[in-house]
Amino acid sequence: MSHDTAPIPAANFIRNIIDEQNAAGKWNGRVETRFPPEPNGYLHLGHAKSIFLNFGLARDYNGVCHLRFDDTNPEKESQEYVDAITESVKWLGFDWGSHLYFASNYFDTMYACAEHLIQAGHAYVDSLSADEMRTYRGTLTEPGKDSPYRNRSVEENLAMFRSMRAGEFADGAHVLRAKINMASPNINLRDPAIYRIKRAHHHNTGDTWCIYPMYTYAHPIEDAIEHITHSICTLEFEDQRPFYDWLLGKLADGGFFSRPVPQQIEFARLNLTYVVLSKRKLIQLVDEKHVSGWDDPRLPTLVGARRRGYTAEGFKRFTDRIGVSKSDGWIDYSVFEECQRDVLNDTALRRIAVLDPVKLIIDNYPDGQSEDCFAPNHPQHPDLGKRVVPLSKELWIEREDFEETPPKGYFRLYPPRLDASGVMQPGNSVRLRYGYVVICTGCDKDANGTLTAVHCDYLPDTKSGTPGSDSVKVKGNIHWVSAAHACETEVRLYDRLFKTAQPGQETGNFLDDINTDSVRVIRAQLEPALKDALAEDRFQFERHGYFVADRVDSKPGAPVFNRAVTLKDSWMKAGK
RNA sequence: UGGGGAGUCGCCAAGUGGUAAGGCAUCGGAUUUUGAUUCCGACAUUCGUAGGUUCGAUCCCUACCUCCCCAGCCA
Repeated sequence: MSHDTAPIPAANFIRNIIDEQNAAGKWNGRVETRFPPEPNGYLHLGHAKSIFLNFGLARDYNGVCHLRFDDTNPEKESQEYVDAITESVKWLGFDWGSHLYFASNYFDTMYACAEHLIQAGHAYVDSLSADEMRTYRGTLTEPGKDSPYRNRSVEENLAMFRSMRAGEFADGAHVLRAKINMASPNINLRDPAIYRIKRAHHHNTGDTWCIYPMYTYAHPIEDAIEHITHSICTLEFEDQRPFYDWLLGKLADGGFFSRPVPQQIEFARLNLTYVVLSKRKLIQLVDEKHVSGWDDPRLPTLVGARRRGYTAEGFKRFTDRIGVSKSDGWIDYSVFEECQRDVLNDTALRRIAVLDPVKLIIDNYPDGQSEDCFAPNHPQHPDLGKRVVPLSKELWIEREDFEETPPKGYFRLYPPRLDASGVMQPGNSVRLRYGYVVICTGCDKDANGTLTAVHCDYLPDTKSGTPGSDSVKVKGNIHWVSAAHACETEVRLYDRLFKTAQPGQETGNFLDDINTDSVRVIRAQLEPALKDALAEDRFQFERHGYFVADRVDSKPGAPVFNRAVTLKDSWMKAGK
């Protein structure tokens, strides 16, 4: 695991529960959790919170965390999702060892438990239609009524349930229900359905079964079979807990499981601004081709995040930062980005890339000459060494590093100009990072008035790394690449997929808030060292942000870069 | 207004009878060959509201307010 060096985690209510139980000896110090996705879609940032919670608890308490596929509804599930989920959890840095499980492998036990429930008078076969069942269930304010089939004999229930399993009834003809209380103020206790007839091919059990257990019923049993101590889920399952306890209580009474049985604990799911995390919406974005696929770098899926260049370590930092509680709030997407910056800043090698190139011509530099400059791979880690960047007469610089009429406070390149009293002042001086100080002398424009080149002179005694090179003080430092040595490649500049914090909140349709400018594909001029970048290599492009060589489209010697996140920019931010 | 949850700084989040941790953001200032990073400093007399109990309440009691979840043969 790559997160072993974690500091002592902050207190949260779940840790408090565990600590108290440990003190009381409830589980003999054992902590066993599970991450139980349904393989019906790709994992996203919300799942990451749950993954770090469950695996993190196991790690910190010397326990284990299972990866369990909750595959009780064959219609929606597939092996494709199983594979993608498995890979994403690994990518986040977690190892479940031998604890990989499928709920569908417990179908026999679940079935046996159901027969026991019938025999003990705690379950019955109901023959109401789905519509009728809804009517009988009552409403939030009115109690439900007993189904006319509620008092079938044990013998009849058992026979019918066995016939259900044997495939003697049509889909939907009957369901098995827990017999609890149709008048319960908690609707989940009004005889919930626990088995339905459904002829569907299951990715794991094939056509062995034509009846499948419901989540409500299956999940507690899965937990009990695996000796889970703390079954952690999100808040919307809170009302389900009484049934969880009821079921496991009955099954423990029946000798199926020993006490203490697993305990369900609920926490607040992640709400993140500027993204959608609902499976339905994610599927829609993919199906309707608003994005290129599940791994589109703009998607909050884990596969998308990976392609985007985000790091697993950044996810850890994020989950640590947002904490765990029962109050549901909104986390701003910038918090996530900041966490990614934190780790990328520390780990990414620095490189130079000019994203919006314009020529800078050093008029007093000899034609045809070039020389080596040396740039540190990381300013805070000198041990990472330096690389060579060649300099010559014609360079590429950023278009925005020159302003013919600079705004107040601008300290990059601008040409000579008249001051307030009509006196001609020289152009501005800046340092070419790792090279010379240059002074701006003018610029060329085409017939449309578009800038085509910037001119300057260099100061030969100011080369970085030479004695006295810093005798000339300048405020601005701009990056550059030698035009003759540059390598041109595709770079994708990603922005948020949605332009509002809570997509769809205003109009009711999240698609209305899609940012139509969420990706810009450009040709950039990169320093030569970048040509050999390998897929998934991450760099800081100086003064721009963090970029990754796309793991799908990069070829040896021909990387394609994705921007993960920009650098903070207090100049732009000040509205300049 | 049936049931279940939650309300502590702009955003997260500890604390739960002894007088409000921390992080993020923000704002100052220092360092800086990234307008980045780093550093240093500031940042809740107040804990949804109103009462009550107490020497003392964010913490206990009462009432109220706001928000979230539940009426799938989904998970």
